[in-house]
Amino acid sequence: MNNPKRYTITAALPYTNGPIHIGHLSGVYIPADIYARYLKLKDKDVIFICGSDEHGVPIKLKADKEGVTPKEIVDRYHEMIKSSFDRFGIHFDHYSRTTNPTHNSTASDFFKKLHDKDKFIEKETEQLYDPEAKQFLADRFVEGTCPKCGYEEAYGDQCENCGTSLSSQELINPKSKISGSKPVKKTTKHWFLPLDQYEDWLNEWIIKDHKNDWKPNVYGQCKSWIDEGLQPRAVTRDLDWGIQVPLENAEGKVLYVWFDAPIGYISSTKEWAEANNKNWKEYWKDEDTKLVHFIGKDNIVFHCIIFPIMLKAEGSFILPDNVPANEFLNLEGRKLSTSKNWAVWLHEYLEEFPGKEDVLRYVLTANAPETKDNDFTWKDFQARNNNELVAIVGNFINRVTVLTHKYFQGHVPEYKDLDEASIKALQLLNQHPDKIGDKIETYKFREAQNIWLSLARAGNKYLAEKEPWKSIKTNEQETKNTLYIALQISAALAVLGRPFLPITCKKLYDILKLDDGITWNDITDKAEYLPVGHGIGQSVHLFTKIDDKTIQKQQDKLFQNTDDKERIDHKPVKKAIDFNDFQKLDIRVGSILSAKQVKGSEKLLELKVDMGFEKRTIVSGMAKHYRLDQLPGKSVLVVANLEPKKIMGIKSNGMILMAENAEGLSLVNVPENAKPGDIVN
RNA sequence: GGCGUGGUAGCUCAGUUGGUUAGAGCGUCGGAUUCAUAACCCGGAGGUCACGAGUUCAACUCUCGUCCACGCUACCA
Repeated sequence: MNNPKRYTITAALPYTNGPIHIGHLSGVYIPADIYARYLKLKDKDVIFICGSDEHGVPIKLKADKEGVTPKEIVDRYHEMIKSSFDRFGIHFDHYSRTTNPTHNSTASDFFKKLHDKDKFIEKETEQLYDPEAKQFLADRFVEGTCPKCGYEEAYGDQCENCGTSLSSQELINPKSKISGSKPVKKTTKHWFLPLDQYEDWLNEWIIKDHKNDWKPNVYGQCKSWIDEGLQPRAVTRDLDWGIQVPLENAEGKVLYVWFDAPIGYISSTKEWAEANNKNWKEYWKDEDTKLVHFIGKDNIVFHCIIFPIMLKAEGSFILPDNVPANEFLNLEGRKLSTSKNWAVWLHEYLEEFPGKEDVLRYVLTANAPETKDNDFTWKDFQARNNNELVAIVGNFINRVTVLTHKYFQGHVPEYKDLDEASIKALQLLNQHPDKIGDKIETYKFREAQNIWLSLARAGNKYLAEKEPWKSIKTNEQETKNTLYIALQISAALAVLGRPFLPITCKKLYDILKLDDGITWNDITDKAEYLPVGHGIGQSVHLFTKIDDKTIQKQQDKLFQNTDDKERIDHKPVKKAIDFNDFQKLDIRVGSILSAKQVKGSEKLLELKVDMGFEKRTIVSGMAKHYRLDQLPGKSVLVVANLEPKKIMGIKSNGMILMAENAEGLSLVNVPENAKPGDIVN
């Protein structure tokens, strides 16, 4: 869309079950913030909207696990996320949350309107139901044995052990994670959005109309979905955490989190409009408004297919003009993982690198996963800080300010009869606003930032060619000309860098004593930003070097975190033994003849075991895991040469091998054809 | 398995509708310089453009196949 009257920019609502990490920042929030800041510097009418996404099953699960209410969970992370964005310089016009009343009514009304317009299909389906907790179970609330690999703690939607995706109905021995009881099948009614009815429209709107202006990864993914054929999708769930379905006979049903979340953009806008005396409808219903969603690639289907269908079905809303989704960021060669704690967390970075907010912004933009997955490494972070921010940008500014103070008492010198190199430098400078702006407007943020850096490079080169420290001895006017130009370049860097490095550029404005009102358009219109005679402030280093020790510390921390996590999962292997030690063991197959409880003991059973060559009495601590009647006839592995020992007054001759995990003990399986007395080695 | 995106110098990435010796930054090696946070500036080396076929006068660019990474999706004997 060319020359829109206003812009509505949204950034994916962070899901409030954890803090923000660098992946979120580089994929979504930094590009969105750059885009919004840029447009504001161009004096456009822009709102930048976000908020916390606080409903859905994972939050409910986490709350249950911690024994607190979902509200406590979302309050915790909402505050944390909001304040770290704030400190980091992601500047939303409004940051809301989906548990706010405005959102509740907005989402509820939206659903109702679609219902009234007959846009849904009502369908009854069979779902697993927990009779004890009296509620339907979302897939992730069900646990059981994976039919593929036999892993006993597979979730209803996916087995974490072998990775296959499942439906909760396929699980063997399903168990409710709420009450532990065995779920039963029960029918339940839900509302479906018939996505398939919009295929023709999507073909027109995306496949045809956005072939050239959407990013290949986004367009390709949409095409893939549409070509595969869309299915009606349930937009309600049986759950007690979310927005109530606003209909009769819908108790215990809420809007599916993916239905209510994008509506959060709208309700957040409403709150902003109310607080600022604006009309929210202009930002969502006026054809001259450009709507842009910044998201990660995991959200493409919702923002390009489902939400637009919702908006289309509702009828009065505009559609997104673009959805510049990014790919994923890796960390030191591995995928980011919250559960493995393989991440750089924003709130920790802010604590550990005070005053270096912009460094992270810069590096994440320079290395943003715009066209493919990318890798963040601490070494690269250090290199970009030291070689680009410190050496190119900071150094240039410092050179110019120091020279200006040294030769001209901190005032912008007057210029006369500029030579060719100086005129060229001015021309180059004047091209930069448009060059950078064009890249930002086409969502090429890394390139835009790089062009900005190249201006500082050009500045350094210009100084090297003009050598004002030499000319001052022979030709003062030449030195004046040179520093006049160099100062204009410095000012341009301050203005043009604002979308990328807002905190640093504020500092630079202060150093140059630039008027805060000087923005993007001023640079295009006139060549002079710092007039002759203008006094500048003292030089301050904009950036400082980051040493190897600091980087090493971060790398160590990362590996330390993962190690801790793995140590919980796996007990360390015991000290190595030699083969002779192993050979001393005599393990035999035995068969349990009878079992009885040891008097006065909860755990111990007294077993009679047929060893083939003799019958033995063995005391074993399996009473809590096996019933007495399960045991006779079972084959077991016995350490046959273990020194006999009296336990609770009974002489135990040997030990039965069992596997142990968090769930308890289980007998080691013995093949059916093994006979009592067989030797195991 | 199907679909999508990507696979270009040691590293991170550009490469416009197929057209002369494939580009940038970092790193590396050499030079120059001192205003500057040993920073800046100049120059050199470094690539069978994942692999294999094909179309073409000409292919990094188009077609087909293979391999790898990531994502989406489906699980049938």
